[in-house]
Amino acid sequence: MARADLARQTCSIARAVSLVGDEWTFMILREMFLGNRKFDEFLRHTGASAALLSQRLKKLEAEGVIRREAYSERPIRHDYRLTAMGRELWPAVIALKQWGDKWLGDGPAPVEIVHKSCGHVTEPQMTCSDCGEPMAAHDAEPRLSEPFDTERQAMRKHS
Amino acid sequence: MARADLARQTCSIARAVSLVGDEWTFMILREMFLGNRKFDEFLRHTGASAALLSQRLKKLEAEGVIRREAYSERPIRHDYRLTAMGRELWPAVIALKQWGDKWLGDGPAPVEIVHKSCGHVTEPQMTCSDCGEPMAAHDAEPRLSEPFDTERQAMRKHS
DNA sequence: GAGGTAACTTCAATTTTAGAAGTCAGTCAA
DNA sequence: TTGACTGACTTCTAAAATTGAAGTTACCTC
Repeated sequence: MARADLARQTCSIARAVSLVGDEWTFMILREMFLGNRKFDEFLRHTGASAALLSQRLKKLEAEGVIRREAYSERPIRHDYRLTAMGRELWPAVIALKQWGDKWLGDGPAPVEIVHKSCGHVTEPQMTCSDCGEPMAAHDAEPRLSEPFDTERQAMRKHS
Repeated sequence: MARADLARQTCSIARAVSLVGDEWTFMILREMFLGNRKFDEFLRHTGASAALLSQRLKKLEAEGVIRREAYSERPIRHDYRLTAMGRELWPAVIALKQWGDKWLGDGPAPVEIVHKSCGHVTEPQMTCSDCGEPMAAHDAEPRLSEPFDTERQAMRKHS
């Protein structure tokens, strides 16, 4: 199966991943959440090549994750901003940051997050929307919907 | 900059992404969080080729995200399990699932999460570790540590 | 009018991936 | 006791994606 086919799967993780699940896209999102918007800022800070950056930005724009906007006429100049859809990737990016800080870091975290409304440095965590308790993998039981489960059962090597 | 160089950056997102930030790795993690452990299960359910799967599993094992274990002697058979490090990727995977369900889904979510300790179906959410309120991108202000900020300033196109 | 900047595009060389096929040790069924 | 099967891979080659450098366009400043 080609990478591109992930977008056609029922699974929402597969679809999400086919849009934003690659190295450079995460780097771009990181920059955007740090407040950067310009092509050259991405170029400098992510280390991606211009060709790659251009391609990824086009894809993200086409999918509605970011928006390309003129921030100056004469000379005409464009930058990129997150749409509502894009902004909601924040939890995914933060989750990776936390994980990286904990398991791959070799010193203090290079970036801290301040929760604006309460004013404190925070370590965002996943909590249950029902009881409010922090959640981890062992607290979670996935339940496949019947049609999805059937679809998965049907997947065979020689389909 | 080559993709592999991401692992050498100071940024913990870059490091995390260089380990797990690709399409197939997320698909493998999805399967593991669904409880699957065997090579052939991954093969069938993710749609990745055997060669790619083999390579990714080796990498994840080398980095300590998963562990390869014999579940049968005679015939000798191995499976793959998440380590503590791997299990803690759950928030990242769940964040992508939620995002996919919301923005890319075209029906009810194919997988629901039940919070074992409270027994309810839950939509895990990111909350502030200090005040406990749900957080989103606009509530967060990133603060770069001084050395990291300096390092970033120094990044130039023709370095 | 020389040089600079922002945002790209183009291109050849290299690297990675896909898909099919093959391997190998051991098991099971007749 | 042979032949089919299973699980967990590896090998191979064509096709696709990426890198790094250089070039482009439109404007602006000195």
